[in-house]
Amino acid sequence: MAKKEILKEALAQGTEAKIKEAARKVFIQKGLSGTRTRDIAEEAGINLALLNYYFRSKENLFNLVMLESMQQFFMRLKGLVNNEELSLEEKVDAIVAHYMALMQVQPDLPLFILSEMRQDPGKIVNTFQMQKAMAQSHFFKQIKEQGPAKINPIHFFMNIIGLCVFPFLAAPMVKVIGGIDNKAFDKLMQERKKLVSVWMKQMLEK
Amino acid sequence: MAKKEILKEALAQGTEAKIKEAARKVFIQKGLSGTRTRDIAEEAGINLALLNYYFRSKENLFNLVMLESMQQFFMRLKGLVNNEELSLEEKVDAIVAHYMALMQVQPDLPLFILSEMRQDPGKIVNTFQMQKAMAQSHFFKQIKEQGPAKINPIHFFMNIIGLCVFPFLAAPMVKVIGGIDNKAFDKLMQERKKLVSVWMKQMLEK
DNA sequence: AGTTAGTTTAATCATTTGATTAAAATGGTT
DNA sequence: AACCATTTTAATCAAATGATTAAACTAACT
Repeated sequence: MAKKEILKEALAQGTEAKIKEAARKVFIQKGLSGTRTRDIAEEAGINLALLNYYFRSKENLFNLVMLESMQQFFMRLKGLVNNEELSLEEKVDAIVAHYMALMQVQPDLPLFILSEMRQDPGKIVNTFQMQKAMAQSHFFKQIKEQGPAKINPIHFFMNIIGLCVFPFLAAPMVKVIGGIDNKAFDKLMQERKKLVSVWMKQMLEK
Repeated sequence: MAKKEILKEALAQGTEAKIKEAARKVFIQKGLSGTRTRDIAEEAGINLALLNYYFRSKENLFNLVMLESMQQFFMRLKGLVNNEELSLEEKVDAIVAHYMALMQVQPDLPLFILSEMRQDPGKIVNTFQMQKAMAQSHFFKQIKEQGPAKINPIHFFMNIIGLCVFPFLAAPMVKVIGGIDNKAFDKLMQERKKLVSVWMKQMLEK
């Protein structure tokens, strides 16, 4: 019996994962209300009913995708801001490096998260106790201990995430306004990695 | 006959404007796919059919709202970046002041624009010939003429808009993570006005 | 080979939703 | 008051969409 269970799951995981992957792709691209379950089924190459067989409902599947997206976006941050081995400058570099790398792989993750968060504020972020993790973080302590600049840690935090993430939120706009194609945009983001670190450190000086 | 036309429009403008206002509110809050025409009708306090009587279709109405939103977001910028009376520092101050003030009135305008722009990239922004307006702007010239920093004008542009706008894009997240309420958030944004100007000027030095 | 648990499909349902239609209401003009 | 163009409404349509059902299929175990 146990064997049977295992085998069943081995088979199921194939399509189950395939559906979830398709769902992630479509949801992140079109959002909850813009996504039709048939889109996901087609993207996964399966029948519509299978989606409901594995995940019971569209909302259910969406919640899974959203949870994993939030984790992907915040998980690493939690570790970085509480790493007491790193100086403030090193943390800045690490956070910038992490988010710029993440954006290279998942450029439309932040717009997805921010869009859907507006519809259902609060409920989502709380899951990870981000409030405590950030407010009491080593990172925030270090910023407060900083020289005469005395920048509010919340401003500093918004700036570091914003400078990394905003260009990807606004990518279509930036490409049109800047008159550049995808390749030039990528190059721009490459050189930006170092720049954000520099700018953030300037905010601490003076 | 002419009188009749005027009176008819006077009457119509009342409800027509009422519908458009309701549409703006609902569309900006829920996006195109998240909005039902019945939501708009209810918000406007009118019958569903009236919406189609005045605007023919949901898409039509949406396009109007989107056009006006884009204008609201970009119109003023065009004048500011090409004002040859202003020094670079003064332009920075003016742009920051303008966008921070705009965000105070329309905090969820940028998320609306960026979300919907992803679904239909290019088509929208081109309308205003933003590419030419920006690339050949006095603003960009001034940045290029700047000292040894030689910051890419596109980076500088992304930064000034991003630093102003990102906190409002991420407002729900910021409130939760920062553990602050709406009032404290507003206060944070008040003090941010001056700070963004300072940070932007630091990017030009050195 | 037959049985059984688990998986997949085609067909269908019920609701939602954008849009239309025909009738009623409104208000100015004659 | 009767008439007319415009506006507004209630009722309805057709398509889209999330979900369910019953039947067909698959593969392990006997």
